[in-house]
Amino acid sequence: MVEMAPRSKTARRVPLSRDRVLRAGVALADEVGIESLSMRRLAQRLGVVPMALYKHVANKEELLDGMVDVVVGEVEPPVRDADWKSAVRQRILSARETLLRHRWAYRVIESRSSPTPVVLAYMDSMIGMFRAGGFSVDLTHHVMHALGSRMLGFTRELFDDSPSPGSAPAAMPPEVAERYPHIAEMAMTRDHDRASTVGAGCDDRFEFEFALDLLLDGFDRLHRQGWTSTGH
Amino acid sequence: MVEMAPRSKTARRVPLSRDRVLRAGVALADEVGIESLSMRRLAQRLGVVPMALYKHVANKEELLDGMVDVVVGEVEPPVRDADWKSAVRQRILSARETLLRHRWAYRVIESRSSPTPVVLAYMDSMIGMFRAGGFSVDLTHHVMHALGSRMLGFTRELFDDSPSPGSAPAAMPPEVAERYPHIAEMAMTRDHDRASTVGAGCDDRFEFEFALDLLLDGFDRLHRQGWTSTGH
DNA sequence: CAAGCTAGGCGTACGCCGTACACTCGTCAA
DNA sequence: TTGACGAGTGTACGGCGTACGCCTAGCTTG
Repeated sequence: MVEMAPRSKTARRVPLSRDRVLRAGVALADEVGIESLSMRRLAQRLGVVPMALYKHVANKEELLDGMVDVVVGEVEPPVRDADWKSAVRQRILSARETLLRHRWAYRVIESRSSPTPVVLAYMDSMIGMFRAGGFSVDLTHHVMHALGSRMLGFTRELFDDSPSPGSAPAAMPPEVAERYPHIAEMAMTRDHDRASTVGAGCDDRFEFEFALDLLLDGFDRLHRQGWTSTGH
Repeated sequence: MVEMAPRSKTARRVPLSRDRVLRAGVALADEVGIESLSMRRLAQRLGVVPMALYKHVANKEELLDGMVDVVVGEVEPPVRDADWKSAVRQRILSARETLLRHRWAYRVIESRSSPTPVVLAYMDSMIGMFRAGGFSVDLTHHVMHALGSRMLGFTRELFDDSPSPGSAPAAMPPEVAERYPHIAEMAMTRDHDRASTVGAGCDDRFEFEFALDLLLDGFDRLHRQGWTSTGH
């Protein structure tokens, strides 16, 4: 909002800069969602004409790349003096916190076809944590693949769970329950439990940690038994 | 191509139908990529004016939903008379094959905010496979979350690996290797091995199965020891 | 202080996109 | 014969990313 003041002729205007453009992009995406972020709208927010942005970013792609860098830069650095497992775990959960603050970010990260230097550095440091924990290069390689996007704190849940935004959980109509009996069973059981549980529906954080720990424990087991891809 | 023939006045034109529109959409996306699929282009391919499509799909969103349904419909049904683990494994690998034939599909699936009936049915049957294997409703629920998009045959690899399309693997320049030492180490090791390995770089299928089996084995272990979320 | 360079912001314009809305026209039932 | 109906058409609108050229404030340099 403060950006939009139609600056008077006397007041020196704050000059644009790549950094200011990127941060404004992040803020705007946080507010209105990534699908409503357009060069024109961002320019308007900065009190500037659309083409002015192109002096600071080459095009929209580069804007998005830069915005991802800003977000990834917010992830906490690895904790020191911890075993690999808790260090990795902690960092990934920090990444998750960050991505929860910028809910559009995972979509943008997914849509990029090659990583930016900031993301490369993040991955490099993540690899380093496994190597420092004694993992072989080979095992680390597969481990990184297995983590996939989870290493940045998100998983594709296939669909955002939110059944209907705003409305109550809304009991499943009988004809739907009939067509998808197993989903219905699961939904009913979840609703049952909810009386004795805090929060509604699924606990996203619990699910995330459930899968993460399953993987980390698996890595641990392979590592301890000296797994190699050649030695079956 | 055959669609574009400027049909003569005598030849009866093949009427459009929702199914024909969806299949043409899938074919066009296969050919030119999802980002180049526009209503106008699809209409042109079908030898029809853009607005004609709107008699068969409500809007572009619904077109994409329908295209996903066509693709998911190509996944093989579960094999019969197999233990849960190999049945699930086989089905997921079949889904993977399908998604490899339609490389744009996972992006579209990810971008949808709520599942179509076809996808719901797929998920329902997947849940059924775990239930038939003796999994509790509760464990199955977490298991489904842990699988996430992997249940449809894809994982977010963060970035498509292809280092530079077309060109040779291109040795990493020294200044890059210096900045990302762990990535460099991994890349070098991989290149070493390649002489004694079929295929180039990473074996995507191997990586996919590595992570999938790690999860399935984890599920198996939890199941056999009677895991419950309450009983820690 | 004058001359001229430069970089940042401006204005216009182009070709795409999705799609609202009103139309034509062939088919078929009554 | 007529009337309704539904598939395909034509036009138009507002939004998008961005190429290209211009303007001008402020700095460098003699």
